[in-house]
Amino acid sequence: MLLYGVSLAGLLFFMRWLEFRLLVMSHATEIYVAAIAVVFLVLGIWLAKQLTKPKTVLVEKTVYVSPSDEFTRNEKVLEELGISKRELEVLELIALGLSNNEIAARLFVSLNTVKTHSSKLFEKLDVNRRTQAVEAAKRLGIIPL
Amino acid sequence: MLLYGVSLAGLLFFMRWLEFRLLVMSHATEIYVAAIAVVFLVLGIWLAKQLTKPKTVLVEKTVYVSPSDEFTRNEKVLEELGISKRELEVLELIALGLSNNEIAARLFVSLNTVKTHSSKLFEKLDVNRRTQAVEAAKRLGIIPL
DNA sequence: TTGACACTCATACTTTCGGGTGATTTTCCA
DNA sequence: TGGAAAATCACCCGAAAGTATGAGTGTCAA
Repeated sequence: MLLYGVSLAGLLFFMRWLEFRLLVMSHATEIYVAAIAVVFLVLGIWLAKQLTKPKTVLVEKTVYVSPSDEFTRNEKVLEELGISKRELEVLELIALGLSNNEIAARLFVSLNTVKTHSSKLFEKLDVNRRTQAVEAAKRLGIIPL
Repeated sequence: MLLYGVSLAGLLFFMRWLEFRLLVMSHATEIYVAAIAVVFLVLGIWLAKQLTKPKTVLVEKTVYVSPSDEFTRNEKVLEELGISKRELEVLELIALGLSNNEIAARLFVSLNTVKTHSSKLFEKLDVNRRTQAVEAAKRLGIIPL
């Protein structure tokens, strides 16, 4: 069975080859020219690849990394000083230059609450004024520079 | 003379052309094949040039803008906003978290003078509070981040 | 020399900030 | 489930900050 299949395949292949020979005989010139063309085409491509320097385009991209981009809050300091989430929020808004009233409006709390938070904040940061608080917080890595 | 030269050159060219015709006649096949070869060689080179993608190498040049870098004041903005020397001094001290009284003491002027300077400063920076002034100034490159 | 501008200072007033104290509610963890 | 911590709010008071207005001085350039 296997032998039969193989022999059949071989026969078929042989017949194809004969057919091919005939084709070559009758169109000898065309085949020849085509072969020449293909060979030199490939040669041309190869030559080009060999001779031309590798086309490397150096794109220099200047990336400015500002400290604010890669700011990671210093949680340790926050914990050490015992600064709560809400106090931190107030601190951030203070750093943005908002007044206590504006902060109160933004956080949906009363002015007195904001004052309480900021007071405790100043105490923990060991400062007396909001501007100093911002300074200290930036220095300690609590808020972005 | 000129005419003589031109005609001589023409004659020479004509003889050359005749010679070339003869060559073509006698070696027609070789010439044809060579032409094919040359054409496809060139085509191959051209193809290779067209098809090879430029190898782009992206070189990222990272520039860290750290606070330690020396600060260059944006004089242009200063001039545009019409901020005077004294006002700038006050602004810097405000940014340090000093109170108006402390600023007055440091600059050897009265509290009222400091208030006047800061008021004009706020007006020029289009802000209402010292904290906002610091924010704006840092953003505009008037004082170091 | 005159006008523009920066710097200085003052008075009066309003608003905001900060400290102090106390209280209630909410959240969360042991 | 009780209590500590956080968050909320209130009232008072003085200090600081900011606004408005006016004015005196010095400098510098047109």
